[in-house]
Amino acid sequence: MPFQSVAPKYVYTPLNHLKDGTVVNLYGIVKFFKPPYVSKGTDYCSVVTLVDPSNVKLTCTLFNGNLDSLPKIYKVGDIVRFHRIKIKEYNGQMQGITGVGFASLTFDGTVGAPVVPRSSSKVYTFMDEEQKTIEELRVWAASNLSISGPAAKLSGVRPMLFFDLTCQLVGKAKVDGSSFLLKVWDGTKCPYPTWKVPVEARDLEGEKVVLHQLRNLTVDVLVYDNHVQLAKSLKIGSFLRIYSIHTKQASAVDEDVSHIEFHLHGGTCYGRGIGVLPESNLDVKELKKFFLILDLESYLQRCQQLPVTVLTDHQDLNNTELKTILNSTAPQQYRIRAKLRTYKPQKLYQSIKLYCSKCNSLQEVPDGDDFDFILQGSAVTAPNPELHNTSWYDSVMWTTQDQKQRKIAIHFVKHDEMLQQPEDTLLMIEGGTLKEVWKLTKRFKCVIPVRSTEDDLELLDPSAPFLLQGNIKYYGCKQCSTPKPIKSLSSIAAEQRPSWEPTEIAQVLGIVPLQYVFIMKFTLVDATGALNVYLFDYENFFQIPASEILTNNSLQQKMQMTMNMLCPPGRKLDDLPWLECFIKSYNVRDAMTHQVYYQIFDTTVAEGVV
DNA sequence: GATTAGGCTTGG
Repeated sequence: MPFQSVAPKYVYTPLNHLKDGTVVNLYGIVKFFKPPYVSKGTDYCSVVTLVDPSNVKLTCTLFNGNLDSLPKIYKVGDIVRFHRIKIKEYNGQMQGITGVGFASLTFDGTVGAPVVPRSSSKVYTFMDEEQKTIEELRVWAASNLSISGPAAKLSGVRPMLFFDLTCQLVGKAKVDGSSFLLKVWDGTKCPYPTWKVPVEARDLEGEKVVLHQLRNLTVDVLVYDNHVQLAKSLKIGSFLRIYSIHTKQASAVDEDVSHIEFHLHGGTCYGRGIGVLPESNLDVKELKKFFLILDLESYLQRCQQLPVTVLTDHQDLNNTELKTILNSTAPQQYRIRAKLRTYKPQKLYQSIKLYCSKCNSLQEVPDGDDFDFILQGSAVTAPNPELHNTSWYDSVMWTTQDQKQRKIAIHFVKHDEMLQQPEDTLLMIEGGTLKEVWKLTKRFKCVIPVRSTEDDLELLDPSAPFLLQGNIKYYGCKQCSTPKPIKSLSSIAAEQRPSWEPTEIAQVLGIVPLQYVFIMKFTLVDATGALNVYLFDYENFFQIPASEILTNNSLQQKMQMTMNMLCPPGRKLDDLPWLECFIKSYNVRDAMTHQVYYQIFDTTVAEGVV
């Protein structure tokens, strides 16, 4: 009889036909996976959830003492072929588990990509028929599944997210028993200041020259617990995908260095883990291509040269050296390119002031105690019942139960003779405490603290806010305001759709409102000299409204981070970034003195470097 | 030869 080589004919079971206690062959598209990690037993473990055109899911728990014998899955959407997988019922659901003779092939799930199997065994069958199956599954997945993994480049990271990072390992170091440091890069620059984990120089593994050269492009990833063992075994220079990295924003505002931290927390939730990518991987090829064309010297220089602030206008102007500006008469306007050597105030919340655009005066933002004191003082005057329930507001009054027997009145302003929804309502309060006023601002659109006179309600002391909206207290200028009777408000209440804009409320009440501004002094330097320049900004420069910064922690952190980008702490002048600014000079004269001042205009913080 | 894990984020 002539020798015949017959490839075994495999039968593949759709995921909706799986039965407890069987051993089957199957195809599936990866919907979720945990890259192989060291289990608590003797093997590596990988958990893989598949789906197929029957729309049934199957979670498989795969074990093997040999890393290479587990499926080489790199991303959600990959397609796998499993041979001889055991099906068991667990918690009322079918579950796949490795058994004797388990073998797998993995394919890229992209429609049109070459169909190249990644095998977990040396010998396998793969023919035209299988090729066709893969292509059909790709097409089905493309139109029936939404697979967009959380990938990101370092240039695109934001604080507080989880994402998968494809990168190259540049350095590694032990930190302590439960954590390990990986220094990685992906060729792009993280726009935020990043955390540098302190380690002993002798513990840091990696090419010294490369580590130094890439010092501003690498980020420190701290991996914990179960990931430490695998991290230790990684080879410098290898390409990695770190799954579900967490970008954490350093929380302490008063810390002088706020930054982004990269953590790979312990455990394997959400597929947290580290995978080594082979050189043949498409994403790796992409990265290597990018690294190759990257002329590192000039690239690093360019990163250094790109300004961290940019002009919003006057692009056509040429730069002027600081020395020239210092030797010129005012007023004039200039475009400059300089470095921020230092700035004041260093405590950023101190940069917030109140500004009157009518009399040009500046003042400190009063603190809560001042307001509390004024409220206490006004609570002495009892609400006048004759002023309650008018044509344009409804009133309620009660007396507190404590021994103070304080009388509180709230007047709800009506619209069209009707009360509005709380979130649209303006109310006036008499006799409330600071805490009570704050509580009301949470529920109602506007709160105006008032007190009774004989014939109308009136605003409190001019140093108290005339209006509270959301988190913001609005103040009026003492010099410029001439308060009008409260009943002037009824004209807004009668409008078709009262918007309760603070400026409009101020106007009818005869108040000239103060505006929240950032005032800072920048000391800018270039090769020719140094110049003190004022920043006076409502929100254009930082892209943060000055009015919100005092009551918003995360905005304060954002501002601190921005300042750290413009003027990174602890750097030499050479390593400071460039700022591109538009400034104008102006004269300030009085009887005795004449001085030239400089102010930043039409300049904003750049979106991100690179 | 059994065990491992059996998806579902944030502490350091």
